[in-house]
Amino acid sequence: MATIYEVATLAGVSPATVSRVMNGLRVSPEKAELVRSAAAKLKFTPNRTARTLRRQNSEVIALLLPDIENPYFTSMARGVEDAAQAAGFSLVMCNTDEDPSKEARYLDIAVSENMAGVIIAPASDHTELTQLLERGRPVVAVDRSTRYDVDAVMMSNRPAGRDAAQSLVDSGYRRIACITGPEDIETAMERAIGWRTAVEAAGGSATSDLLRFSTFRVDGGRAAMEDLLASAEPPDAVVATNNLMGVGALQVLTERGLTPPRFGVAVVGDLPFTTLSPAAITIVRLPARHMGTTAARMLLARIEGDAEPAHTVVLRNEVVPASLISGATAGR
Amino acid sequence: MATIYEVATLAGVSPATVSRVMNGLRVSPEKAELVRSAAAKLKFTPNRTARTLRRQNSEVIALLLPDIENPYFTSMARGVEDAAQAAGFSLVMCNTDEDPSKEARYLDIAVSENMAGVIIAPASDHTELTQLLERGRPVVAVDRSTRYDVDAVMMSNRPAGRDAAQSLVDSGYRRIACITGPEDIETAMERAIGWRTAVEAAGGSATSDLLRFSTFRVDGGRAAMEDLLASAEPPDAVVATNNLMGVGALQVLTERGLTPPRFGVAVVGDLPFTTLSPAAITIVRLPARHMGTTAARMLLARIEGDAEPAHTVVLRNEVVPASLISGATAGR
DNA sequence: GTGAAAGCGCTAACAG
DNA sequence: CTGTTAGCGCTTTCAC
Repeated sequence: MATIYEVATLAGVSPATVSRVMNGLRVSPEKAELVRSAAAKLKFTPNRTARTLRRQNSEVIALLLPDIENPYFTSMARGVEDAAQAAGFSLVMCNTDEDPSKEARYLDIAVSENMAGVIIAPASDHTELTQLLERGRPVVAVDRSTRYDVDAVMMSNRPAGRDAAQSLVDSGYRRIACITGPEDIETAMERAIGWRTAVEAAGGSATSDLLRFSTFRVDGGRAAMEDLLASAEPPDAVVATNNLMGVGALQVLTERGLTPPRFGVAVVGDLPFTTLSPAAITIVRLPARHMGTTAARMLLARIEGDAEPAHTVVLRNEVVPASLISGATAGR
Repeated sequence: MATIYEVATLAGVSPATVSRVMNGLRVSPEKAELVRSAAAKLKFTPNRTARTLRRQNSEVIALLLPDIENPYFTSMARGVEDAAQAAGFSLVMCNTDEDPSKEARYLDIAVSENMAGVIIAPASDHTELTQLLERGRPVVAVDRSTRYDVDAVMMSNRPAGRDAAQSLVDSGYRRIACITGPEDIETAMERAIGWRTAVEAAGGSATSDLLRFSTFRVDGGRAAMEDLLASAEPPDAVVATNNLMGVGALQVLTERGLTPPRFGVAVVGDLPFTTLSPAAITIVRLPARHMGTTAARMLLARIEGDAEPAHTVVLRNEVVPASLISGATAGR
């Protein structure tokens, strides 16, 4: 592992000159060439650890996600990555698994590795960002907000829940249930509130017997759906407030022959790998990838020194009503 | 950002003692307590960059994946993460996007960040691991092999392709096509060979007009399926050699009303987020998560100093024939 | 334009 | 058991 000193010796210059060449600072063309060929001969790769220690700043940004297995988040990750790469930053992803302690650990690493910035979908509303912020590291919250004054990119959660429920109302369903995520997760609550708003505005019932809290995963959706169907007065339609719960609910319904439109289904979030085609399902699309690129751009601007007051960007959802879905659009 | 020196001063000890306390080395209980409370007071977090520079070794391992949006790989990632966390290592994931240059960049980072080890599903068979290996960093290949003498964990690719095709043969299909990934990706070729073996053993035709190479993605599966259906003598069944291609193929078939079992479908890889239930599809399950934990354990052993000759573990697939699939099992 | 030298924060001999 | 000291490899004033 060649160091800058070995390159310097071989090139007959000082280490400082090697450093300058590696960083594109002004150096005489001859010496620059000398350095470059010496570096090539020694297969020299600058040691980022040393550089980071010296500069107090690395060129990698971290993305902390609560569930790496959820396509919603990986799609967002792609967005972040594209923007980061374009700006010369590398992206490392960490799975917090909705676990505040795992999350704290990764935040710690981000701090102590001097990472340039962090984009985080917080695992809880108690997420501790002080360390990062005190050290002047920019942070952008995605999907869920924090109690700090940092930039954020959110989905229009209430409208999304409302739109989902409204499309079911419009289709004539009478008892519209809602399956949502944990009560302490903002997106879960907000989308549920949207559901309630639409249902009540239509004169329907949005009482707690039609609302289920569960995990934001497939099994959570399954359990909640089964529970709803087993209730005294079962619903005739359901809003699932995230993609995976939607999948779980649909699985249960399909197993029981209650395929849409016999039973109304509206899902908040895309169903990227579904194989059902002209299905009678309403999808409220969430621009996850766009959320990623937006967040990355905001973070990069902060890294470049942008000192504007923090602001929150809310991304609008897009409704794809049941009738319009086709296999082709469900594909992407 | 407090340093070890400030903690030392506040505690009235030397920096070395602080370091010893932070690393669990033998220190008198009184001083240890002094240090601990000083550290707490200053909210001291050890600087990993400095530690890594000094130790020439960090406590994070890298996982390089060709497609972070593919559930097969994220499932593997979960496996790696579980094992890594259990051993006190943190995991950072990088998306190489099947792009050798992106991959090279992340490998470079792994080297120059002194990461403890790397698990990689190589983007190409020309992936350059020399730098890592020269520095003594352990590497484990997953899913695809490399031209280096490193540990590896593979799926039983030919058997998987063969089992998929065989199940279609057993169901009585006559013209069984195969949709597979890029020719330069090992898993794509191997599974296709497995398909050919089974089809030919059954006296069928496995000529190139029944074989399509495409990307290992949903759109790749769609394109290939459409192409096959448009051919002069269309097949009556198809083997998709990965999960996403399977989804794409199923979408096209569903759109055209050719739902299984009217058209035979066998997919290599799980369909985690599918909503079709008692579907007549054969799934050849690939233990992705298990692959992840196995690879992580092998890597960790190397990090601990294991110097055995490199070896390759091949994980056996599991066939779930069409008739047995139900919504319940498709769920997980 | 270029070199010498001082550190970034930590760990690991080496003494004591 | 504990302090002193010398770097890990790089960047960056500060002189020349």
